[in-house]
Amino acid sequence: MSSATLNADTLAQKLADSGLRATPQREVVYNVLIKKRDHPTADEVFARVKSELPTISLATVYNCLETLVQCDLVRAVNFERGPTRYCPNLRPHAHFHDEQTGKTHDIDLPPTLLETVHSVLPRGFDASSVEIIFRGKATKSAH
Amino acid sequence: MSSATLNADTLAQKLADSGLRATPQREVVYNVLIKKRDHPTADEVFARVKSELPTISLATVYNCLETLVQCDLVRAVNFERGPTRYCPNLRPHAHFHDEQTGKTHDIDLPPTLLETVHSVLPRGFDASSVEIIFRGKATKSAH
DNA sequence: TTCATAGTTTGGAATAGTTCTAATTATCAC
DNA sequence: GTGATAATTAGAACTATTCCAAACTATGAA
Repeated sequence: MSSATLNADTLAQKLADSGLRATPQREVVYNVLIKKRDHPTADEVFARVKSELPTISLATVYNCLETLVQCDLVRAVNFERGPTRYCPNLRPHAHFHDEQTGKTHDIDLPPTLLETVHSVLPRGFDASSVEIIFRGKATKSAH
Repeated sequence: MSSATLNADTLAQKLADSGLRATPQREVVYNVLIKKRDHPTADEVFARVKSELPTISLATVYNCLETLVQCDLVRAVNFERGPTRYCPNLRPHAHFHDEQTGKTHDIDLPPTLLETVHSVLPRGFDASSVEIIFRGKATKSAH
């Protein structure tokens, strides 16, 4: 089973779990995110999807992205004024925002870190998720 | 020396350090942030400032906020689509975003936590700052 | 004090990103 | 296939922010 098929199955499955349909638009949007994991904006996704579905509309791209976020297949990321970016990495990870290039890198997190971070919450705060964002510069060695 | 005077001096000083002037607009905008630390949007700041400076313009509020951020007197916070929020808390802290009420709480961080978090960065990533955002619900006990 | 200069404020226009709306099209269950 | 429901589409509308040019203000030099 190819990786594309696997993705499609995962997608169809997860959508079905939420009572939603696996449409060509949703599949192509999802595949675009999987294929190049550079945290694209909706506009960038739109541009990439168009080569496969030339008649898709920007509104549909927004709809699809929103749907994928709802199904927990994709994370929406906002760390500054400016467009929302989309990330198909579901493992626990932080984001490193390179201030020179504007690029965003995923930083995998050791399993204990999120626990450690959660443990600083005082009584009365019940967090369902935590997000960690670094800002700085990445040297060439950090690809 | 009153706290307001102290703030004004701090402000004037920090602005001067950057070669900028301490104008009434900047002072009022800053005092509004200090007075009610509920992470207001630019529009909310605008509304609050108007009662003291009725002729101030929204553009000036944006300018002042930007200036205060540049001088490290205020932090701009973005954790979701929607307007930037402003926070005059300069101590190291995380933000807890209550999904029920929409309110944002500051969570003070133990001194070691930021180090611990930084330590997960692989070689080649040099972070100048890190931001931590929790999402969840806060019970009434968490004021 | 007066002037020149640079810094600041202002209102409105312009822009960017996103959401909304109403009409059309596709899909699923029967 | 038919009807009900879901999804897509184009464009209008909207929100947040930035840009712009003009007016205003503070500051330092003469």
